[in-house]
Amino acid sequence: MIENIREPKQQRAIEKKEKIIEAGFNLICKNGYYNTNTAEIAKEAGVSTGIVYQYFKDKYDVLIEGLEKYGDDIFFPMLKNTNIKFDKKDFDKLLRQMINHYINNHKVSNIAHEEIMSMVHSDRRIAEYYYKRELEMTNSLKEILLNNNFSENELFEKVHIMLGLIDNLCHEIIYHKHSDMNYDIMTNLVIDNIKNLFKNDLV
Amino acid sequence: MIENIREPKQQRAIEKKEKIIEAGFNLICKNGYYNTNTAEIAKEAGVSTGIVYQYFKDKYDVLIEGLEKYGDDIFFPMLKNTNIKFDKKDFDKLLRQMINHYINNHKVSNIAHEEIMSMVHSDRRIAEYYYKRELEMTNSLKEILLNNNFSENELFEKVHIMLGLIDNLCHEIIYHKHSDMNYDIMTNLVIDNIKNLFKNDLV
Amino acid sequence: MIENIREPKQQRAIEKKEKIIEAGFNLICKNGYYNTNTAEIAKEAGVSTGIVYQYFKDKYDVLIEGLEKYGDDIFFPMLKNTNIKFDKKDFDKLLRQMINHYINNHKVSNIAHEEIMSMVHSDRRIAEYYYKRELEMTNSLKEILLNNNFSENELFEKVHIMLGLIDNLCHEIIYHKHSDMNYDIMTNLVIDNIKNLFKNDLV
Amino acid sequence: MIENIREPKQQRAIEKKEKIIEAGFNLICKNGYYNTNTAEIAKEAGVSTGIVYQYFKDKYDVLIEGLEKYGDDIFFPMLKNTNIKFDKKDFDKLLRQMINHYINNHKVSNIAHEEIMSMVHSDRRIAEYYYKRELEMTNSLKEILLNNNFSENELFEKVHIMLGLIDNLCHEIIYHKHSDMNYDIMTNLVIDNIKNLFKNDLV
DNA sequence: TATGAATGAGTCTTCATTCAT
DNA sequence: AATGAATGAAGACTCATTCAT
Repeated sequence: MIENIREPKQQRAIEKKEKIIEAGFNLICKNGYYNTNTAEIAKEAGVSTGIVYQYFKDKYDVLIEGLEKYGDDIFFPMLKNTNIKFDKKDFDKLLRQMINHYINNHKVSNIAHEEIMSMVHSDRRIAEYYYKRELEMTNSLKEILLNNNFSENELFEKVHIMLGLIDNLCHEIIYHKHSDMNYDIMTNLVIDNIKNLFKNDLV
Repeated sequence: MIENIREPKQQRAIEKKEKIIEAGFNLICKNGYYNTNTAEIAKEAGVSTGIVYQYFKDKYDVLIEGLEKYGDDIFFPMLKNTNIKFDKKDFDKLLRQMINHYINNHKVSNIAHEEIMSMVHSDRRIAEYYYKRELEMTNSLKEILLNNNFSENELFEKVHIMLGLIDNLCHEIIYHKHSDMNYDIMTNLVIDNIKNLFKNDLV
Repeated sequence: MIENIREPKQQRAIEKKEKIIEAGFNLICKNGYYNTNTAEIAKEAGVSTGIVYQYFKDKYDVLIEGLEKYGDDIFFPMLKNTNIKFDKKDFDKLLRQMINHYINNHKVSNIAHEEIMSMVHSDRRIAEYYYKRELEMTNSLKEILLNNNFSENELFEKVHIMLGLIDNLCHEIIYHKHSDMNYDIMTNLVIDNIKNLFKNDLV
Repeated sequence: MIENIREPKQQRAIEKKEKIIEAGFNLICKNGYYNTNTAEIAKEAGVSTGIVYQYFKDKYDVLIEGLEKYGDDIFFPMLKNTNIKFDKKDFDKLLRQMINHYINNHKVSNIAHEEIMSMVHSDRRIAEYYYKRELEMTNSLKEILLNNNFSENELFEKVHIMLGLIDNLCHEIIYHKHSDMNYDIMTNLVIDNIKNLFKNDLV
């Protein structure tokens, strides 16, 4: 068997590959991996079905590349631009920034998260990707906090809880699941709670 | 056309149906809905493929009935036995009970949660089931707290955050994702955080 | 293999067998052989599926026995009571009697005829039955006409055409295919035509 | 969901589609719709099973398209080329032409007629097709006769009887059911009979 | 006799992947 | 590089028939 997956060199070809990734990942996130077929992906990307197999080993590969390209936006939107110093009395503000960043960067439809998460369990490569990134983010946050004189004590656990709280809040806001939920109140409660987590650091 | 979904009357038949639900739901939760075929379900249940279609309309129906039977254990294990009065100074204890209950009742494999969650988005019936139960639990918890003189103020939001914290914690404990996580510390932090949420009620 | 098709002796058993034949043949004629399953037949007959296979070798056998029991009513309703002498000037009347007899004896739904006819080609036993009966009727009619001094000359052909004309007419009347067809006119035309066929015999 | 019924553009593809229709319709007519499976159709057409479903929605669609393509030859072979003027003394000749045309155009096996007719009852689309065409032919014949100064009086009924006579005759000739039938005699009798129907018009 | 639960071969249909052009 | 026609393995589901009770 010849390895005939081409890495496109020309600009037009590169764009074509991008198109396939984008179309494929969007469709998969919207409708699920098994409810998306390659014909649809090709059509949505404006290419022929055959070409998909010149840029990708198989359908699964489209998903993986999509995940690598867009995954951060779905799972770890607060990962970016966190290399910051902040005044402890602005911790509040930082949290609000992270939350807004998370919400604003949710590019892909609301199925994406669980759709991919469900694959984390059945699929080694996706699991690897996911846990690697999750750890990256946890560490990245730990780093920031350490750099700002937070105590290392129980920090891993605290960061994990903090991320869970933010994740939960943002999902609630993004997906509008409960009509009688007041998001301002919830946001304030979450921020207060995170501050409680780090009450020893914030004096 | 004959209505050929039989509701089994005899004991042996009932057991057979249970077997199919159990086998089917387990396989689906372990490997995913689309990676489980009816032949496997039948084999695992120790029956022929045909019989599956005498007790269930289709493969999807096996999932739904499995969800109805085992769903609470996966999603809402703390829902049961919550009709309790407690002393406010025992709130702590109550929370620990809920957490233990959650963890102990996780009967099905660890893929179940996300696998099903991924379907919540693409599938109306599963979504209905999920949101109905989620709301039930939130209300059930609100009720308990109100009965124990907690304030109605921002209660919906607080309960939601609280459930998110517990959910997150339990998943962490159940699935052992992070080897260097100290679960006792994390549990304590979560409980402290929940108490912070209700600090006005607990005086 | 033991030949275990039972010929029922007891009255209740005989009635049960009749019920199955009737139910089966009705359903098959109404919906077609392949759109009728044994479960439906059993249900319609008010028996269990298992019992069908004690009285019949297979589903096909139900059809055959139904055909033998009811086939004449569908295909050759004028076959009965034709052992008559008639005055040639009453030929007209005889024809009208045959036509009425045909129409009145059409017990089974209007799919029966073609449904069975379509099987005549693919199925030896049904074909045998059909052609045997058709010949019987043709000969029976020939006999009657010969007994009433019709000439043997071209008689076979004439009888065949005559039967075709009656068949066509009766189908038209029974199935109401064409709303703007005047059946009295058509009947008169057909009778006139048959008389034309035998104009030499009727002087 | 992608609309995946392709209307083939390329010559080769068109031929392939024709092949499938032909193979499918032949097999269905020979063995019956329910005794013909898609694998057989594909094999007979020299293609894979998959391709069938790129050109046809389902197995039934193959039948419908076959019917539309070959149906006229089976049911209404005299429909073609009837736009003629004739001398009343050549009515005889016209009838013989129609009969010959009918017989010569019977392309498909002798099961076709009843096989399809049996579906007319259970299937709306096929029934629609059949009755539409039957009416077309009746009207077409009426038109011809009116154009040749036949009286409108009882014309619909007469044409119907006439077509029945021809249909009956041709079936007899085509399918050789009765070995001792003299077809020349029968043909002459039928023609004489039709002329009797229109005796007032032919003076 | 009678029941109806159980079997499993058979069928339609889909779709990831390959291939001729 | 690109197309889209073609492949064929795999899966959901049906149903005639058998079997345990």
